Amino acid sequence: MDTTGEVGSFFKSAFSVDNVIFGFDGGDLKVLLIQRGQAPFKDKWALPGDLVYPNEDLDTAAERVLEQLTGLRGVYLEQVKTFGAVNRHPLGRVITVAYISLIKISNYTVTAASFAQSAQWHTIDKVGDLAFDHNEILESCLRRLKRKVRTAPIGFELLPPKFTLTELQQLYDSVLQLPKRLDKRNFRKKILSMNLLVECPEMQEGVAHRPAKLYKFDREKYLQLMNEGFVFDI
Amino acid sequence: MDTTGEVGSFFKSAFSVDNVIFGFDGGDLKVLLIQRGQAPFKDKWALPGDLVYPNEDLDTAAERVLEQLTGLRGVYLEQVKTFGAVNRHPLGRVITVAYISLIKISNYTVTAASFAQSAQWHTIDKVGDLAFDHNEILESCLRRLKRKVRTAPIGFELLPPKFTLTELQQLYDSVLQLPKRLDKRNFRKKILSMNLLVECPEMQEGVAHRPAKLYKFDREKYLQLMNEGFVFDI
DNA sequence: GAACTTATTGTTATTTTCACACCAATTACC
DNA sequence: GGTAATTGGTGTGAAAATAACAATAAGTTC
Repeated sequence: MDTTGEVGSFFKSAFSVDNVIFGFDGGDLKVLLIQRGQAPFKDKWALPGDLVYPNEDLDTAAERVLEQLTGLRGVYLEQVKTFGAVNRHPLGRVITVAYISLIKISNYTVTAASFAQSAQWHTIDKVGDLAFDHNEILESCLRRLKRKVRTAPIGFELLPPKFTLTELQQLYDSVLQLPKRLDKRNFRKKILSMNLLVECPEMQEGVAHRPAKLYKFDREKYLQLMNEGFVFDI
Repeated sequence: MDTTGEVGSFFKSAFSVDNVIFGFDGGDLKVLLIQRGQAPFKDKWALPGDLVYPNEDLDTAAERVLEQLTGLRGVYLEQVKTFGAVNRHPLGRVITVAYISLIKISNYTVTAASFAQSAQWHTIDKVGDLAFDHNEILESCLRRLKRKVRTAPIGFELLPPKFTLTELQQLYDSVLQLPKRLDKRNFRKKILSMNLLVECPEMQEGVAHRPAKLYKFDREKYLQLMNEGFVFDI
């Protein structure tokens, strides 16, 4: 959220959106943060966000924030929770609607946005003190992600279109952070038995060991199964 | 939501809370609606709600709306989703934060609030056309309730402190509205095996058939089990 | 070709889920 | 006071899902 100046002088009350943008680099779950250039909380890391324009829907505002920062459109976006403590913003009454977005980290390039030079991926469990109530917002969104990734096929949003089963499992392991990692054989059996993955003809390349099969997520198939009452569950 | 007059004259943008108050009368899941006295949507049924005061937290506003209407305090309240379509309110830009509350219907008395004479319980699947986007809000909250009632022990909030297993099952049946009712024997086995219910010494009274045992929900026990990693699931 | 690294695959025991029917206790009515 | 009516309460077996577990295969590097 970056509301310096406007708040207090223009709105009696205002609403903003804040965007928890998740990415996965093959090892860790990451969140995209920006470093604030002005007071309040100058130099602190914060969630990207903005005031909602007078003629803008909430979802549209969240899409805009995401696109301005990453250049990406049409990505997964989900409203999570609204934060409205009276004093959460030092310059006035601003309630903020928190969104999760899930992007393929390789699609993101630092050069996409005007303020992108101050944006940076942070490993999820190494995020320090954030501006405003953004630590609380991040917590909420992470909890939501942990639940949702098990009950809807949204993990694929964080992976490239073609991925190996090991990559998929690593994704689940780093999102869920369970005391024990998932069992490799059981995980493969379960995910393949859903018939939501299609095998690609080509194989993984550029690795110094046996290359793995590549798979794609079959969204058509998922929608079809949904209609028949299928419930995704890992 | 009842914002006539203030909107447009006072706020450039405003936020409100709307409260989906659920109750259960032994047969059907119900929602408490009020009939609007003024334009817009005069005479239409609507969710109870109000603008959030400048120095009021969102949760506090939801509690206030609930208390003004029902006289009840300290009941279950959960934020669900925020609705912010540009034209959702005909008199100005108002985004609204939707809450669920669960109350014991027998605790509610029509006389509790000033505008209570226009409030009435409606069976959930006989709710007609509501004011604003309140049908959409109700849908969202009902979906949330259906999910949450299976994964957290919140069903008890809708029942009197002492209840029979049949009453509990009827509650689940009417909330979930599954194609088939739950199996009596399996339901009882499952709920009792959680060890969250304690048997009361007295029995059901005033029924023209074999009286059932009464049970209470043991909240202490639940919190203790939670800490040990127990997950409520029906 | 030997060492190294990751990919791939199946079995068994345990637990959970699901389907299913009869006797018990009380009231209402004759 | 007996009989009908109503709901309360209980157990078992089959099927499915879960969980625990290790050896071989296919590449790369040196």
